[in-house]
Amino acid sequence: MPAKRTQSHDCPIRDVLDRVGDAWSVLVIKELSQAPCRFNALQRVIDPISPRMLAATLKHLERDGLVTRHVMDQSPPQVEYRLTQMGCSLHNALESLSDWANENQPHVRAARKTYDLMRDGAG
Amino acid sequence: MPAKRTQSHDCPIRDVLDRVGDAWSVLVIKELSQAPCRFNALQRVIDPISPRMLAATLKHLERDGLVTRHVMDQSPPQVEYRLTQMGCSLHNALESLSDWANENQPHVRAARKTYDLMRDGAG
DNA sequence: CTGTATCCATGCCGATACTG
DNA sequence: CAGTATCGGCATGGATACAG
Repeated sequence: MPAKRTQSHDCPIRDVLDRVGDAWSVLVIKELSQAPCRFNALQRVIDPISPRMLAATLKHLERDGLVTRHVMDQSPPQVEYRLTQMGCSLHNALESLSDWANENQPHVRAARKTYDLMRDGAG
Repeated sequence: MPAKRTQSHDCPIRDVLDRVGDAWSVLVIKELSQAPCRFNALQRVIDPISPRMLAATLKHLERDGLVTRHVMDQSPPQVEYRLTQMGCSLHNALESLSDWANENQPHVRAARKTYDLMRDGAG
């Protein structure tokens, strides 16, 4: 269950990607980086995520020490998730990727357009 | 074929991850960042990658303008793949992730161990 | 509210064989 | 050498119902 994926290839980047390369992890991290958040709130914000996947993602992140789970016993029950310091640092590291994306998205789009036209037009 | 995945959530990081979050892309990028390389050579280095996946990955990266494909006509035919400038810049951006991984891998491992013990021991 | 258990469709990807 | 076409197993993950 811990996720298997590529292993081998002692590439550290791949190691991170095995952790946050899935569809939802970074969205959760991004959200929690702004403020602690409860389960339902997360589900609403991230939107089309199913409870199953949100629970799995949070568990995964918690296991890796990136988020912590705080149960405030009261009724109705509330559970708050927070980014750990390490989670914060990961979020920071992801920022540079974010920056890259913001800078290069137009170029990538343009490249795709060209590529698709070539492929479409000239077989 | 362009890859669908998460879309929505105008998160730029997710956009990059849709591009390089798969198992092989970063390995190819990493390899090409050191030197241009031919198809077969790539396959040998990255090892357990099938021709199918390598071709798909390269095509994907080429489409996004991250690598270029150079055919040197001679026999036997040779095709060389190179990282574009944009590909290089992406590789640089990935470095910070790599750094993060190197710094935090021990902590992550420790966190996992603890988590698994808790879960195993105390149900 | 905070999850978990079950079922099932989808699609990814490895293996393989084949083409130019 | 540099790929493409086809097939099939298997994991991923959505929908849903339900439990504490």
